[in-house]
Amino acid sequence: MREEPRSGCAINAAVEVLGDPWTLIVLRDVIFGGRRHFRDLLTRNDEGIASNVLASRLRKLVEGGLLTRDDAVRGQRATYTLTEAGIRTLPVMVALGAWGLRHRPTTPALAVRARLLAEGAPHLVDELMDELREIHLGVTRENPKSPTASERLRQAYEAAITAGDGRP
Amino acid sequence: MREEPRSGCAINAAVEVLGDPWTLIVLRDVIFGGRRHFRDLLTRNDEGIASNVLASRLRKLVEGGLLTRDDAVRGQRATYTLTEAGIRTLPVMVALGAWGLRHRPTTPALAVRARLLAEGAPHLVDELMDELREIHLGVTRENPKSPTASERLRQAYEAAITAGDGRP
DNA sequence: GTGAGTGATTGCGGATTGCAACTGGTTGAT
DNA sequence: ATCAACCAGTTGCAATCCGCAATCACTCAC
Repeated sequence: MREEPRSGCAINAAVEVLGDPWTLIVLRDVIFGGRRHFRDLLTRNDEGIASNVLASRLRKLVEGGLLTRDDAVRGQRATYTLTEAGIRTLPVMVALGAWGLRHRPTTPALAVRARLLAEGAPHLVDELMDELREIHLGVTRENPKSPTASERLRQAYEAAITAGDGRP
Repeated sequence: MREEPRSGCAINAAVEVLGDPWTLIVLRDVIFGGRRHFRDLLTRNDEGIASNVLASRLRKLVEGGLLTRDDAVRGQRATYTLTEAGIRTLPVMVALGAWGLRHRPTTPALAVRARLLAEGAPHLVDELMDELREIHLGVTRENPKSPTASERLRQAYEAAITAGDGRP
């Protein structure tokens, strides 16, 4: 299944892995949504991904070294875990979110996180990557201060939906 | 041709426009390669894009408001121009390039620009966006100091290929 | 008018997608 | 022990998309 890259360009290399309409969506749900299981990714997905597409994308992400999958037997809960390469797609997500926020119609509630990450970058992004490393790779954070990055994102999200928007 | 977004998520909104294996490649050639014409984009493309795919992507990019196309008659050189939305995909390109550089095999010469942009961000990125605004939108830069961002990128590229690599 | 150059479109076979139904296994309550 | 519920996918099918080569319609220089 190993194919030659179309060219030696770094952007092309990234596009060959991430450049399709579903891969980034699956990755987003793992990174921001905390989904780690097939059924979770399938049923709690806003865009309504099909099961065969999800299976195909998870396989490619594992092959590409962005996720790992534990060898759970069929019928048991297999868990997908982010690798360092997977965690490092976070800046790409943030850049995409910032662009979508500015140039496309978005739901206010869902846009809060994107706005926070876009405005708080790169500090918040680094903290969130450290947090993902702790969750997925078992690497303890250097500075485990009380409000984690994701906790601050969650609080901002809740504040936004109760306030009706979140835009001052 | 206007379709409902799959969800109100900002990342999804961006993925629906940029998330396919060719759109970002075309945009990359316009932004970094200075290509403005169909034939240019077709024949000077490293990945070997097909003419029907190029035509389809240019149409979608114009529909999506990332490019404009002058009303040149058939048979004349039609020129594609970046809009503000198109120019603002640059941070996405940089993030993708940085990821590809770190986690995929790349040609050293082609990787120089990616490395420079990744390490020099966000200062260099802002300057390059201003330069694109000048070229495509006719907006004169505030501070037209002698070595432009693209010129510095070009110099670094040439220095790299003559030195054999570019990595110190 | 001929030929080179322009921006595309068309037709073809094969691959990929989205959708729905289904498979084979485990878990947990009765 | 049985049965329903849950889990991770697989299969079949029609529709779409892809890469490839050929072709079209048009302009300009000579």
